[in-house]
Amino acid sequence: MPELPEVETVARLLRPDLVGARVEGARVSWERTLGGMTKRVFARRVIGTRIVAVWRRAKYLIFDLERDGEPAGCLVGHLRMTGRMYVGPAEAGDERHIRVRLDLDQGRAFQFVDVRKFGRLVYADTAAEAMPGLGPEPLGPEFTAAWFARALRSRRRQLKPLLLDQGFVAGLGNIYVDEALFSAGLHPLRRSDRVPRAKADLLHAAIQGTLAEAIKREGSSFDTFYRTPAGQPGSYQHQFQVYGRTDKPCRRCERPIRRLVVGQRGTHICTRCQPAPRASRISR
DNA sequence: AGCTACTCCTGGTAGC
DNA sequence: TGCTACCAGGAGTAGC
Repeated sequence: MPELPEVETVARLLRPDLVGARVEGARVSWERTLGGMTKRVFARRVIGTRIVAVWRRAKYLIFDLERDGEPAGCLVGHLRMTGRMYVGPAEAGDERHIRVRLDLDQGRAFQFVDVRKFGRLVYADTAAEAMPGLGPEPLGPEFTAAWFARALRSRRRQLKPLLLDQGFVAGLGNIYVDEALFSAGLHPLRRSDRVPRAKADLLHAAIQGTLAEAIKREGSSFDTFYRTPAGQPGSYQHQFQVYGRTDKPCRRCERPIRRLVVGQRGTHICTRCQPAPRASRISR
């Protein structure tokens, strides 16, 4: 499922194709993708605009629009689990599950494909109004080790649900949280205010290191869903230490990786490298 | 404040 | 083979 590294990859690869493109048509085959706007209104808002910027915030993709050289709102997209975006020739399109299609100039089309229909492509006047309150970017300047240590202490939550909370830190998802927690040797059920400073620093570095490396490898593809806009799979899945490795030996200590459920999410840990907190010996 | 459960969706798969 | 039941999960929401 696309998380920050995958969305960053999509933004980077879409940018050269989309910036400067003129929107000449809009076809919506699953209206809920628009987040409440009717397809008629959506089409009226976007047709005749030009895309002037493509950027990412957390797991959102934002396309800034202009009409006659004046700002004209933006499109805010979220891939959720199975969304894909790419630009291709207008006539090439027997792809299933196309939810929104924008006809562009020069005979090209932007397609938003999404098997499970959870993804969104929303028109908004400003990006902020289409995104909820988000925490800092984990690769941005606000996300310092000192800030992170303080933020962990100020909450009393289990680490995994806290790191998945986009209002705390924006952009992490199930995969990279599991990987970062393993890398720092922290159990997902550890309470955030009980993490010692040295461990908080390790986790901070693990989050940044994991994300940066995953961006270099254009994200992770382990099923048929995530592909870059160029149609290629990412390659970070080969670096996974714990995610999806249930029963396989820990790469550090050989003990089989265990799968547990934390906050309704599949969670992968090494019970030796990530010792359970004293209060809750959930996993033996 | 922080937790759990439920909802939205479909394709793949386990079980019979 | 063909059927059903169940599972994955990001994020929003409701209820405790």
